[in-house]
Order: sequence, then C-alpha cells, then structure tokens
Amino acid sequence: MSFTGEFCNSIDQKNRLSIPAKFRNSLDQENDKIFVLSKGFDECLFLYPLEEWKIVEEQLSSLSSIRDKNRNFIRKITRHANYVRYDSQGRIAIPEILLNYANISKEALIIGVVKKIEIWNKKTLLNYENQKNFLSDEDFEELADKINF
Amino acid sequence: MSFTGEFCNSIDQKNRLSIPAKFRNSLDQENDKIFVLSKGFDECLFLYPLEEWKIVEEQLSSLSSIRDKNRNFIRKITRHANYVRYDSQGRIAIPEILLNYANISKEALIIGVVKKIEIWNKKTLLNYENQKNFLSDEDFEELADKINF
DNA sequence: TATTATAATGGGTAAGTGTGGGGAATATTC
DNA sequence: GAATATTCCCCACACTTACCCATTATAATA
Repeated sequence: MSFTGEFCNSIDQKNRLSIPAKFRNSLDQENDKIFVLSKGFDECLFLYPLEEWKIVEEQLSSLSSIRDKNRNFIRKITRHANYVRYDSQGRIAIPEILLNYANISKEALIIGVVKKIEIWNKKTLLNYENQKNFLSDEDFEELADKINF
Repeated sequence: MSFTGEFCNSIDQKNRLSIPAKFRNSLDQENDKIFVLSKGFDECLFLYPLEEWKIVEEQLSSLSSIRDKNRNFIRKITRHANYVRYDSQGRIAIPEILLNYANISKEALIIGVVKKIEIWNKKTLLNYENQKNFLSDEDFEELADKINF
C-alpha cells in the first residue's frame, strides 16, 4: 500500500471530494474504506489510511503526558482528526473547518506521498515552492544523495 | 534485470508508447508488467521497474515528516510518479503533463541505463550533449577512475 | 525470394471514473 | 411537537481509460 502521483479534483456543493480511484484501490481492505483526515503540518490536509493512522496514534501515546510540550503536540494533532469513509462514488465529505484551514474552495490538489495523502490548494502549494527557504538545490542534492535513484 | 541500448518509438494519438520488447522481456515477473514513470532529473522521464521503485519509496518513507525539508523533498519526488502497466501490445500510456515536461510529442528516444530507463526527446538530448558543461574530460576521467572498465 | 514469426501501430468498444443532484433517514433548532 | 438542516445512499450522465482485435512494419529463416 503506497500512494504516488497527483490529481486535481473538485469540491462540490456538499463539500465532497472524490478520492482518486488509484488511491482507493491501493487501500487495503482492512481499512474498510476509512481514511483519517486531519490538519497537515503545512497549510494542507493529511489523509491517512486508517491502519496508518493507528500507528501514528501509538507513537503519540508513547509520549509522556507529563511534559507540556508533548501534551500540546498530541492535542494539536488529534483534535482535528476525523474518521471519514468514502461513499459508493468514492467521495469523502470534508468538514468546513478543514477546508478553511487549507484555503480550499472549488478545487483540490491531491498528492500521494507514499504512506499518506496530502490535499492542497494549488496556489498555496505554488507559493510554498516559491518561498526562499523552500528546499534549496543544495538541500535537494544532499537528500537525493542519500537515496538510490 | 538490466537495461541497455536505445530505441526510437512513436507516441500515438492516445499518448501511448511501446516499451521495446527487449526491455519488457528483461523485466522480472514479480513486477507484474508494471513500471513507475516519473520526471527525470534532466528534461526527460524516468521509467523504473516496480521493484526498483519500491526501494526508492522505502528510503523516502524512512525520512521523518516532522522536518520541512523532508516533506518538501518527498512531495517533489512522489507527486510525479505514476504506476503504469503495459497493455497486451506492450504499450504504456504517458500522462500529458509528463510529455510536456520532457517536450515529447510524436517520437521518443528510449534509453536503457542499467537499473532504469530514460525517455527523451531526441533533440533535447542532443542539445544537452552540446552544452559546454556537459561532462568535461576531467569529469569523465574522475568518474572512470571509480569504475573497473 | 517466399515464409514465418515477432514487434510496433491504429482504432472500436465496454467498463471505470469523476461529477451533479434527488430523496430518505437522521440529527438539530426553535 | 413542527420546522429546518445535515448526512448518507442512490441513480444518472459525460468523459476517460483499459482491453481487445486488426493491420502494418520489421526481422529471421528456409
């Protein structure tokens, strides 16, 4: 189970978004058509397969709640996590708060990033990429060197 | 499993490209006729055997998503990676975005580079090779020293 | 040269995908 | 309680894609 590629689908009047068939098909049956949708670390949304989310939860629960930092971190991640099951047409409904967070209204860019899926406003991502500190050529080469392309 | 040699095949009206039989035959059965097609580091396309791409994915997923750099790097690589299975005639369909990226329209130069395959516009490659900084004699000798010819 | 096999190309058709919207069931508000 | 909104399931349509059959081109052999 892994996600790659990008798709540009529309949000309809009911705030529904089609999950690309390729992504749905690469979701294992144990997930029971369920994804977990939450705020991303950037100005985007994360969509985890249920099984993958469970791993995140486990890791979170291994952090000690004694520390302020940990409590705040855990809360920040989990409070916006929504279980969503896609309908017979392969669509999920996205809560308005999350659409606003990612500045998505009519169209959404859906990007597979191996273990999970990111949902972006096209322009927002473009702006990110044009920022000065976005991953310089040196950074890119440094990371690329670590990997056998 | 390794790829060598070059072929020049045509792109048809449905954006399909025949994978040379020689390359298809040297693809191990475990790949299930599947390649992964993505943007190359130059103005060309990379075509990985599925098994080879999985290694890349594994390395990518070992990078923590907490770091900005890693997220940007992973996204940059995976968003253009498409799983493509060749049909009973040995053809793959190439998404229009990728054809545009590599400036390919009617004909494509298909080159085996050991672990993967590169797909070029003939003229584009020629221009690369004529550039001043295309691999100087010093560069060549430095690299040649590393290899047992 | 004729014959056969393999490879590359062209195109028709049925199935799959994304999108819009209706309406029943459920929840929410007054 | 009624009135209103929300959620879920279903059907319908346009469009794209994958699959299949046919033809042409290239190479190999007798």
